[in-house]
Amino acid sequence: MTTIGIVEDNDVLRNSLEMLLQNNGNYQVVFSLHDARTILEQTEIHMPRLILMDIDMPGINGIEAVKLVKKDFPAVDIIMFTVFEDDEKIFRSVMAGASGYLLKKIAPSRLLEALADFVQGGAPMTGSIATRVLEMFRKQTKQTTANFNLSVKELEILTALTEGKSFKVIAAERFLSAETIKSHVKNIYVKLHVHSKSAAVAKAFKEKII
Amino acid sequence: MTTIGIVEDNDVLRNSLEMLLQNNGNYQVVFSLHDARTILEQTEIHMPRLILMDIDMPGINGIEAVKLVKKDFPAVDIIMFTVFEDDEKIFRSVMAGASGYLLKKIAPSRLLEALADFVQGGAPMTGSIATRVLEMFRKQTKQTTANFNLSVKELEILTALTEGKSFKVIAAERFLSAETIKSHVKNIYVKLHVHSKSAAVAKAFKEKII
DNA sequence: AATTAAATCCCCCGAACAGGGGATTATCAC
DNA sequence: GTGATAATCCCCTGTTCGGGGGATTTAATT
Repeated sequence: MTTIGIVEDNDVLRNSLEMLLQNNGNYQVVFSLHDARTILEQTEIHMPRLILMDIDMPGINGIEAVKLVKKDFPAVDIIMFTVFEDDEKIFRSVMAGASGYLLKKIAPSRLLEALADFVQGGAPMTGSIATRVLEMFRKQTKQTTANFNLSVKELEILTALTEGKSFKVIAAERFLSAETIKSHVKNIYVKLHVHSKSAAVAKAFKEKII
Repeated sequence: MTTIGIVEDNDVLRNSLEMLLQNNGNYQVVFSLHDARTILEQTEIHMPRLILMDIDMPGINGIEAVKLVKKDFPAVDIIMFTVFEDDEKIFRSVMAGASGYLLKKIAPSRLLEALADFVQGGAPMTGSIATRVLEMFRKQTKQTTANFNLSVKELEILTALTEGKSFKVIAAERFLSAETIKSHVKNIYVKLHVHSKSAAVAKAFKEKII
């Protein structure tokens, strides 16, 4: 028996969900809320295995509710159940700590399948959501293509610059003259097309060179 | 009819896959390769809708093969089909451009389901893979908690610094005296516990303030 | 009414940096 | 063996920065 909580402001949908889950026999609905105001109390009392959470609700919205619950009860898993399939909502839900993301247009049988899958240790999400997550992941983690032909030594020095060190300090660390570091830095500037330490550091981060 | 290519070095498995897909009636296997050496030629000739790609293969490995195909034929979708479920392999596959990631331990019927789901526009992945992707996504995108109590103006100026601008330029841009900018920057240094432009810029990026 | 904080500006001084010019040595490619 | 490149160092000059003092105005908080 998997204990489950529901938070959904649409009464008709909430009751349907409750019936669907209860009748399935594998779930016990331990709370069923119209809004998220009492979510912390209810979670503390019933400690459900998972919570089905709507996003658009009066009062506290679903994403805020996820943050609240995850902060106090990180073991409770939350699955978003919503009509929104825009990247922004998905992104913020995942960041808030949601373990899954299902669209309301899902067929009841598929919903039960997805939940069963989740209890087995997987993240439930429709294919279209998974695609979006993959794409966001890809974008967020874009690697640099150009390395600006920096030599090994230049890269080391650039890294030292990103640690906020002065030429003098960098020179002392590797037993070189400050003038040597200065020469290297000049070359770095040419290669990166910048004209100052801070600009070089900024470019190093923006282009993910370091 | 969905055209599909298979790249898998295990002959028994490859033949089984071929039979499974052909017998289903919805797929036409247009090529079935033991390794990825001729993948570009085969893809060019047959232009399959999707490719099922093993990772561990003699010669070119599956992830490299994904990069090759995606570079020349970005429209062809590739689904990894592998025994590996470590984060590293998943991560590199997604980055290479794979549209899905299925584990070989999947049941044949589920495989057909996942592929059907994919053709409908979704990413096929088992729940456990989806969980991993979500977690990696969360980690990669960790936000900063502390904002170091920077005021709005200070944040603006810090952002300008990350563009490599000098005090003079920043001042000119907003019709202020360079001394004003200097004062603000002094305060920024105190709040960030740094003592130079480049260190401030570095901290701004590292702490994801900007 | 008094206090605080933010934003604006000013001066001084020494240190650090930017850009320009060099020089030498060593290694590697052609 | 000539040329190119990387790495090491030097000098000079002017600019920018960093840290230390200030000051005034405005808005908000108490």
